Amino acid sequence: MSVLEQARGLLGRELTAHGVTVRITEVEAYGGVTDPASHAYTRTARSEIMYGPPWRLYVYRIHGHHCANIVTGPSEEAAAVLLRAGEVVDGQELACERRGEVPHEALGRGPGNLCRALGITMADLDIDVRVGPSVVLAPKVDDVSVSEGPRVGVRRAADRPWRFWITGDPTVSTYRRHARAESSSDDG
DNA sequence: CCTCCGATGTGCT
DNA sequence: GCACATCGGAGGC
Repeated sequence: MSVLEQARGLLGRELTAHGVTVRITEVEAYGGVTDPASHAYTRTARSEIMYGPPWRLYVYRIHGHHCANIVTGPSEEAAAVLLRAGEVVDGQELACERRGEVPHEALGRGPGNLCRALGITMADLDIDVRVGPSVVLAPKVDDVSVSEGPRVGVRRAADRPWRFWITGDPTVSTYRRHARAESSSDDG
């Protein structure tokens, strides 16, 4: 299964971490070695986890925030799916403590905010989300209507429509193009 | 050691 | 639309 199919398949599934459960509403696919926007495009100590087994959690920091991905494999591709937004369905009180006074639909909006609501930090790096214990992905239950578009804020390969979200969901973040975005025809 | 810079978030114009 | 807080990763020297 391709990383694009993996990304679509994560939508609507529930993810539980540190006392809060969200329904995943928005994701982005990162194609690894063939994707200039992926951290795995250059193989370094940080991106090494994406060359490992699937279903592990890749947590990284950017601008002082945490972002979480699920590694999808196969290992030679080093692909992963970034978790961009989720609707809080359990542990709302805890999520509010972590996020402060924001509207319900904004608690898990944006990859940094989602990790904050879920309490995900570097301590959760390399967790197998099928097993846990700190981060657990539930099996798929419902079919959802999926929309797609370009990924948010990436400079390279900015036109690849590799962002997927549940159509019409109020928790999905708004699209923002990188100020110096390159088109995907400039990929390599 | 130092510089650049980003898969961000927030606030202001 | 734009600025900037904020900080570790990555690479140049």
